[in-house]
Amino acid sequence: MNRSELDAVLAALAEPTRRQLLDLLAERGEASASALAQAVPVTRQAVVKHLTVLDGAGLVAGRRAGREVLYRARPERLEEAARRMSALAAAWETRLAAIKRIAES
Amino acid sequence: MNRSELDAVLAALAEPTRRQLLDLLAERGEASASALAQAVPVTRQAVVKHLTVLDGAGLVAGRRAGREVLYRARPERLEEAARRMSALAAAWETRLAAIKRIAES
DNA sequence: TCCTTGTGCAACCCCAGGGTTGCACAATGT
DNA sequence: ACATTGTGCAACCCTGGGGTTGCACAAGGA
Repeated sequence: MNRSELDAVLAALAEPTRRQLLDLLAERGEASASALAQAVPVTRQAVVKHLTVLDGAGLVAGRRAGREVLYRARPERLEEAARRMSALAAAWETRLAAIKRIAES
Repeated sequence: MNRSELDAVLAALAEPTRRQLLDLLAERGEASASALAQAVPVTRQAVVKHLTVLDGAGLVAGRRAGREVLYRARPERLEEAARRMSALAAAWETRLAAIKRIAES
């Protein structure tokens, strides 16, 4: 996962509706856009757009099943993004600690 | 850190310019809005807005020093957000695993 | 005192993107 | 064959928010 992919993940997660969709998918395992639209206060088309964004970020994957497309959540990607953020935080911490040390000497 | 605070963190991090500002603060330890504006392709006012958002998310803190306001990054908050995301991913994983088990039986 | 420099505030521009409607097409049930 | 239901696509609306300019005020330095 490179920098621009992390960008995509963060941007995708910044939307409340999208996080709600992810929660729904985590609950149900799999669901179609139409099914999700019934559980969310927006139209199916809006849901499709969100799923497209989530797919672009790798947070969701879809597969055709007959005439419908079933989506599932991908926790691995979320976990990966979380690890990246944690690593970044750790890097900042050491850096800031070093700056503080120098300032005090 | 409650749900709406996590919302704020994610929304704040969704902006490339804001992440850049965080990186700069992590590098320098402390910096004023005007100083940051010289390292970034936007005006000081835009930087101030971003810093306000970051402050609202708890990712940054400012203190007055004479006539200028110095900001510093707060890695703890980032770390906290990362942990929350990781926990969420774990919850999804167990849930999806359970669904899969049921489906196969 | 005057000049410089950093803030704060307000009005404004502009567009990305979240949301909608409308319609055409595909797959399933009866 | 026909009605039903789920997708896909395109045009469109509209608000949020990133960015700007302009100006007034505060705090140091000469």
